[in-house]
Formats: sequence, structure tokens, C-alpha cells
Amino acid sequence: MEHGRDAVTLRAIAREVGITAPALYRYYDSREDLLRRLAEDICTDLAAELEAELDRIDADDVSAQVYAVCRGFRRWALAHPQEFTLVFASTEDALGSCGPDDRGQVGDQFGRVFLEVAGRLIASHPLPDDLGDDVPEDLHADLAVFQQVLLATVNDRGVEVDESVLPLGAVYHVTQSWVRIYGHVALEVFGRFPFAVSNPEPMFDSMLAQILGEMGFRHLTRP
Amino acid sequence: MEHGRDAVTLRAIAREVGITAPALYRYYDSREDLLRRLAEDICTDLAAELEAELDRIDADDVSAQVYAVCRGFRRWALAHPQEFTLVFASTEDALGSCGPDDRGQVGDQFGRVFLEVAGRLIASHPLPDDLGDDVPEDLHADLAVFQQVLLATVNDRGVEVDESVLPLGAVYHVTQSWVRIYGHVALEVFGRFPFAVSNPEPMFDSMLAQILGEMGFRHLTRP
DNA sequence: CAACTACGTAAACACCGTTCACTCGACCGT
DNA sequence: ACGGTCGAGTGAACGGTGTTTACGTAGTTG
Repeated sequence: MEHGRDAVTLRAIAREVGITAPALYRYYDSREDLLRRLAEDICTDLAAELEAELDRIDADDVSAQVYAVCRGFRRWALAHPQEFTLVFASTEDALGSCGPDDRGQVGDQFGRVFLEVAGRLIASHPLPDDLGDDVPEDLHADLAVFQQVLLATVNDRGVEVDESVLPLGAVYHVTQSWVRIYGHVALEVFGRFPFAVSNPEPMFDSMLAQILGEMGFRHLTRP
Repeated sequence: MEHGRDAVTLRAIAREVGITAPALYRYYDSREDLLRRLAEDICTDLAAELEAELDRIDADDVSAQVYAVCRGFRRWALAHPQEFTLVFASTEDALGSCGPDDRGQVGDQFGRVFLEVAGRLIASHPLPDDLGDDVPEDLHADLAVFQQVLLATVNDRGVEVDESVLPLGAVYHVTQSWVRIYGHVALEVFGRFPFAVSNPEPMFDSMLAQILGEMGFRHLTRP
């Protein structure tokens, strides 16, 4: 992957494994299938990396966990731009949308880690009343589904919460936060900011601070 | 492009033009060079499309212009996902960062249209005092450069403004807005929202409303 | 009219995804 | 112990790709 998606060649892989190219067809239906499963593996690796970082953090300091996951995601994306492009910036028909399930989650394993932290974040803290005040009517149904997914993800880790602490406005805010985090990381990876940012890291951190601030976390130490 | 970047083949192009593949080397140094210049052409087309939409809008209604450009960008991206991927989601080493100039602007022509509207927006309206209150110190230098670019872009269209109406906080807010707009569009094109959004359009519109709201435009008609 | 240039071609090379016929060794039931 | 079956791998082949090279061939210029 280091040299881009086009460099992921059946013959190159076969050479590295010590077999011939047609032998790969015993394990993969086609090159596209191989790339799809490679993307899944990359997701799993990224998730493991983030989870390892999470383990080094106080289990009660949720905002520190948010920082760790988001910064870890950015750091990983900048260190592995080609992998990021494959997993997070490929059209679905070129990758099969990461999983045969109908709903196209964000890279299965990676999404789990992210949702878990997001769920714990809004569950661990009294939220401002005006958060996500005007969530559009048309999104209520979709957000309600996502709300249940978040609840299930959090409950899987032992913490019991009901939907009263996970209002739709907060769910909407989490979605908007993902838009901003993903947007910043992708723009940085692809060099598509409207001007040359000489040091994007403080910009990312201040965005995280603002996102957390809107959720009621103010005056944080930024670990 | 319709069938993806990989389908942009020297021989296919030559076939369509009625010559043979090696003849293309009279005009392009390599396939990569061709793709780079194709990306520039796509940017120009997109810019022309947006500008055509702008011409159908009252020249004084700046917020309507913002809606038109942002919605046009989203509509174009969804209608041309492969082109969007090539121009807005490709690593720089695979495309040369859109232009030989040192500073990697967002697709030259397209960026111009966007900056123009953004500049007119913040110049046409008294901004809230708390806008972009805590812009990180480390970004002051970069933002100042961007501020000058915005001023130059606006002045090029006849409107004379000085930097007093274009405070750094507003410039920072424009950058954050681009992060959100780009993030939403890219997530939608790539199907990487954390849950299945059955109708993303109101979500996009409400994001635009919020962005404009933060700049002091409240209770807008959404054309 | 000779020389030069722009434009295009055919052939070739190395590589690619994919298919097909084939071999080889391990395993299994009798 | 033996024939049969099956998974894993191979080599050859096909059509397609980017790219280079040598060659042609009109049109322009001195």
C-alpha cells in the first residue's frame, strides 16, 4: 500500500508470499475482493492501535479518551495516507462499502472504537440544554436508529445507560463532530485546505476543544 | 472518468480521439501528467457551473449566494463522484497538488469562486463579536496570509474593503466552515457516515444554516 | 527545391488481471 | 496397501496497459 492502491498488484503480493499470481485466486475471488478484505484488515489494525492508546488512559477521564482517539486517528491518517484513502476516501462501488450488511458503517472495527468513546462521552456528562437544538425533522428517524446503536455499543462494555441520557440532539452533535473531524483529517491528508497551513496540529486540537466545549466540557487540560 | 480513475486509459482516450496511444505523448508527458491536467479542467468546469448558478441570484443576497455555491458543490460531487475523488480526495503525490505554485490552493478555479463568495459574505455583514474567539496563536501567521488572499479575491471583483472588516476570527471561521462542508460532502460521496442517512439533504442544509447562523445570519429563508 | 518540424504510426517491452489445463502431494474409505 | 478425491500450486496463454524507439509523412520555411 505504501506506494498507492495501484501498486497493490496480484503478482507483487504473490512474489512477496513466494507463490505465483494465479494461486491467489484460491483465496480471493478477484483483485477487487482482495482490496476489500485488505481494507477490512486495515480497519482492524487501526482499531487495535487506537484501543492500545485508550488502554494507557484513565478509564474515568472520558474527554482524554476523546482526545486520544481523535488524535490517534489523525496521526494514523497522516502516517498512512494511502491506507486512509483506500478505507475512508473510496467510492462504494470501488470497495463494496466495507461489509455486506445493508447499513454501511464506518469501517467496522474502527467505527466500534469511535462509537464507544462517543457514547461514553455523552453518557458521562450532563449536556447543555441547547445542544443540537434545531435538529432537522427529517433526521429524527435515522438519528433514533443511530441512538440505539450508540446505546448498544456502550452497554456492550458493561456501562448501563438508557436513552434518556442520550438525547437526539446529542446524537446529532456527535454526527456533526464526526463531519468536522473527518473533514479536517481528509483535507490535511489531501492537502486541500484553502491556504497553506504551516502547522495544522493546533488547528486540529482547537477544533477538538471547541467540539468538547459545545458539549459542556470547558477549560480542559489538553493532554 | 465515469467508470473511475482506472478507466482513464491512454489507449481509450486515443481511441475516442481517433489516434493511437503513443501519439498522446506529443501532448502529455505521461498518464500522470494527463490526469493532473484533467483535474484542472474538471476544476474549471465546476467553477463555471457554480458561477452560472451564481448569475441567477440577486447580487445583493450574499447568503443566497452561499447556499447556491455550497449546494452546487454538493450536487456536483454526488453527480460526479469519480471526478470528486480525483480532484478533492487524491494524495498530492498522485496528482501534484493541483498547480506548480508552492502553496497548494484548493483546485484553482473552484477555489476562486468559493473564496469570492466567502469574502463577500464576511465583508457584507457586521459579524458577531465572539466569532472565532479563541483562534490558536500558532495560526495567526497563516491566517493573516489567507486574510490577504481573501481581500485580494474580493477586491478583484470591484468591491473595495480593507482588513478591518475581515478579522482573523472570521477568516478562521471560514476555514472551519470549509472543513464542515467538505467533510459532509466527502462522507456522503464515500458513504462513510456512522449510520445510514436516508435523506442527507436536510442535514446538509441545516449545517449551512448553522454556519451562517454563527456568522450572524439568523432566520433565513432557505432558497 | 532542400531542410526542417509537427504529428502520427507500428513494433516492441515489461507488466498487469484473469482463465485454463495440468501436476503433485496429502488424505480417506475399502 | 491401494485407487480416488481434493486442495494447493504451477505454467502457459490471452487481452489489455504505460512507455520507448525507430520510422514515416505531410506542411512550412529558407
